[in-house]
Amino acid sequence: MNIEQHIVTKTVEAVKSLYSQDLPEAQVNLQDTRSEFEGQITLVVFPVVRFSKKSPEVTATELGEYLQANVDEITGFNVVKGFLNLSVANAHWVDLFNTTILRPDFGTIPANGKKVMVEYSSPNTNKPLHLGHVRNNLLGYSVSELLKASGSEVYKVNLVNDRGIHICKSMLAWQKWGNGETPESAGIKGDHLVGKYYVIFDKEYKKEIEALKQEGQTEEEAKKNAPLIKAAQAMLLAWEAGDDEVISLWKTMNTWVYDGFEVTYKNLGVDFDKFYYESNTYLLGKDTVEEGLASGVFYKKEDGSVWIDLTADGLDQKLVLRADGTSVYITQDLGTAQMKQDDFELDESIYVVGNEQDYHFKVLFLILEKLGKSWAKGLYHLSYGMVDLPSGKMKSREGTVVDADDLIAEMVATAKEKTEALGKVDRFSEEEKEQLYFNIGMGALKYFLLKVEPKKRLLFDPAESIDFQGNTGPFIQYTHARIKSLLLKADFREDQRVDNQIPLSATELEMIILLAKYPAEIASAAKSFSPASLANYIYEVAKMFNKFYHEVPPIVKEEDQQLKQLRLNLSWVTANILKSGTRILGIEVPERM
RNA sequence: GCAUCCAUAGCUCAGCUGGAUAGAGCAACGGUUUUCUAAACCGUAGGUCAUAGGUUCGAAUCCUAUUGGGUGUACCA
Repeated sequence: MNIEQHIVTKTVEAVKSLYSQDLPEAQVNLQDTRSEFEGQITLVVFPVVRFSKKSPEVTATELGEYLQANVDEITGFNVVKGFLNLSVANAHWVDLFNTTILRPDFGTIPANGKKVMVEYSSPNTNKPLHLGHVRNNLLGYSVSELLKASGSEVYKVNLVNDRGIHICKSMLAWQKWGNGETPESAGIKGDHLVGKYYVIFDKEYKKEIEALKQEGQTEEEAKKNAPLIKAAQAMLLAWEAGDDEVISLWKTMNTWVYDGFEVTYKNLGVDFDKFYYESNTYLLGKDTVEEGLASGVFYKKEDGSVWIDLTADGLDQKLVLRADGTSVYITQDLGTAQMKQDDFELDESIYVVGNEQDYHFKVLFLILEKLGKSWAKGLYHLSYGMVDLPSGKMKSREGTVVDADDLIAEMVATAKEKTEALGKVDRFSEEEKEQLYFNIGMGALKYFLLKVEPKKRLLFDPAESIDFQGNTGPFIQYTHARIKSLLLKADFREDQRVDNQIPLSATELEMIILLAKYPAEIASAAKSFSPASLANYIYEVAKMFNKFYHEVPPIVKEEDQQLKQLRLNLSWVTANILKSGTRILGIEVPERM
């Protein structure tokens, strides 16, 4: 039993013994003692006052005396207002360190038997990935890793939006103005090449709209009547009809895009267990609609369209099937949700999708619940905020989009520049250097994007490069490398335990308490789907180590073997936590830098 | 209009189910290297937690209203 739980139990006992009252455990409020006071664990006594019917100070003192007398580990206490600060014996902390934290499996959480799907990335195939997608990908990947670390079995899936009017636009523009250009002939990454034609389409389309407006049409009419958009719509129909030529072009261009995405995904370090393609799922969901009609959850209007009335739940009426019998977005998602469930028998299913779709998912989940799907309660929309530029939103048409590939290249280049300026890589081979620059650049980028709570908007200033100092990825990477170097120099052996009577400095004690929290941090970060909270914890650990490192005399030269071993053990655990913690964030920590 | 999310230091962000004097980083200023990697460490300065009420022994945190901003409200996806 850990010390906190023990104190809770004994506090309840104390209230019974001192005041003959039954104190619910939930009323026992423990927190870390603030560093300016003596002690490590603080009991907030205000909730107990109702039971003791005495002043906070008196209650705290009486509880303190009881706990000191009845809990072996507690060696003393002090009372500040309504706060009872408890001092726990050093020996207890050293024991905790030796028996729990130093175990090789520290930080691993046993399997919980839950099967969880995380759907993320889900790109359109008409243009390359940008910064918004980068946030999505990093978030989806690290949430998956987080859930794995907390004991779940995780399936990462990517639902690719490979069909529809958007890809037809690129195809059409390529047909008209492409002159047979290919990624090879143009020397352009496939996704960028297809994106180029998407932009051309848009430009030419706008010209046509202008021309029609000159002829007296309204903006709305012009948008509908422009020959290009009509041609794109015709192409979509041809695609749905299975027209050989269109399908062949579609396959070719999608292949270009996938080749391009593969490179970006590889650089981002993300992966998937399964791909779903909308070209395979877009007809899905009609069975579900039938099901809903049969059970009376849906109703049919005179024109044949199918609806659900959600006004009783504070939402709107929602169309689930068009009058002509074709699917809309939500029809498809109903079907896809069912398919995922049939494929994997999931306990939970996470959708990593931006917050502009909050309403859509609210509706989707509610409908599935109303259809009586038992698994609907396991669905969760991990909604994240947009990435803003100082000028506001990213807009592809205004050319203010931060391209993912460009950004990655810039981050690596900056990492190279900064590293070379520090002059620490003389003994690295060229290959090692490239690897290091890549890891540092991506570490800076990933940490920058992941340290912010998912649901918050995130500001990115392209003019100001991402920091490499302070609360950053490279700071954590540097701390890790530094520890590795220290362990190497000190001939560290990991199987040595020190005597629990060893004296601890304030920082060493604080470190043990912080390190001990790692498993709980993973669990709570996983529970709230928040890599950000884990990132902040890892930063605290790195910061704490640096403080410790500066305070103690050179460990390598320490003559007291017990003290030396203790400090090396602390360093070793810190490095392990930094490594496995950043691993969950998708960040690589180098052995030296 | 309705729905929903957000508002904390000059800037970017933390702040757990309400708990002590609201914390970091960057930027600014000052200091630390004959000592294990200075991408580090220590210090100074910087706040009416958007505003006004309310609940509470106690509110950045919960409730209400207001202000400002984002997003959504398609037989688009």
